[in-house]
Amino acid sequence: MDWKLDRNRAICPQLCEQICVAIASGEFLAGSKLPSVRDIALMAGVNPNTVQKALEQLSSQGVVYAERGSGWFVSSTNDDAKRVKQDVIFKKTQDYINELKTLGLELTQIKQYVKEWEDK
Amino acid sequence: MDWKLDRNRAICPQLCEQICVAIASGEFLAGSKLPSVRDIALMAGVNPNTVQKALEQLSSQGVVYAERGSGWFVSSTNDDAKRVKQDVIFKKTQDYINELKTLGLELTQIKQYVKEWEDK
DNA sequence: TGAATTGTATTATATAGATAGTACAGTTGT
DNA sequence: ACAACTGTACTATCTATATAATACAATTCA
Repeated sequence: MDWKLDRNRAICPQLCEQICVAIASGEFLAGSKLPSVRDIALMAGVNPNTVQKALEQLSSQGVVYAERGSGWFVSSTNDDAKRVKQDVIFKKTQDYINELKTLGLELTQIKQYVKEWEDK
Repeated sequence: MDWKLDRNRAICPQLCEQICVAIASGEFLAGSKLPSVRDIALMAGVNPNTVQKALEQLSSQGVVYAERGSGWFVSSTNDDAKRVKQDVIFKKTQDYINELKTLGLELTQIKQYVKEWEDK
């Protein structure tokens, strides 16, 4: 698990996203134990409080659950992780398209722009 | 000029974008005078300080210029406004694609996802 | 001339987000 | 039992952003 954090965006949702993706892809197996809050914080180079908050949010979405004193665990299936990941993709796309529309672009133009996109 | 502000994003860059787009599209004519800082603030429902900051940023990009005591004016051509608008579209697209890549998607998948997008 | 309008500057306040440090309580493993 | 780990809670601090309220200086205009 490598942590790619964009310091220009809020850290907490990025942690949620990346943990979620790792679970959805099977990198963190269903039912298995996650690294401790402090270890994740060390690896990701962020504050333990931020990790704790991210896990609590994922917990409220059914992706993980906590056992006090023992650790954080992936839920018995990764269905919720997959759903949350799809929701994130949907919302990012919706936000992106809406922002470009606010700049006066039509959906058709946006689609064309993305279609012609090449990595730079 | 109608101001569409998303309260979940920083106000200042949104003001920059919308003023820039209005200039690029000719809604604000090259060389003409903009509404006063206070009027824009009233219309957009934001703080005059935020408008001032946005105009100063656009000024540093050559889009507008100030005459103390007189007002803010659109530059003699809207070339800079058009350029800045294109830069904004480019950056938003780049950010969007990079964020989805961080979630493990390939450029091909992203293009396909956008291609199939329908407004909801 | 003088009032009104302009840009500009300053100080204070509020909020969200992240960090730092500490403490405590439950679990694990020797 | 005890040490070392867990999650959890709390307070404090820092930063960025936006707001609020003034104040002042330059221009405009009747």
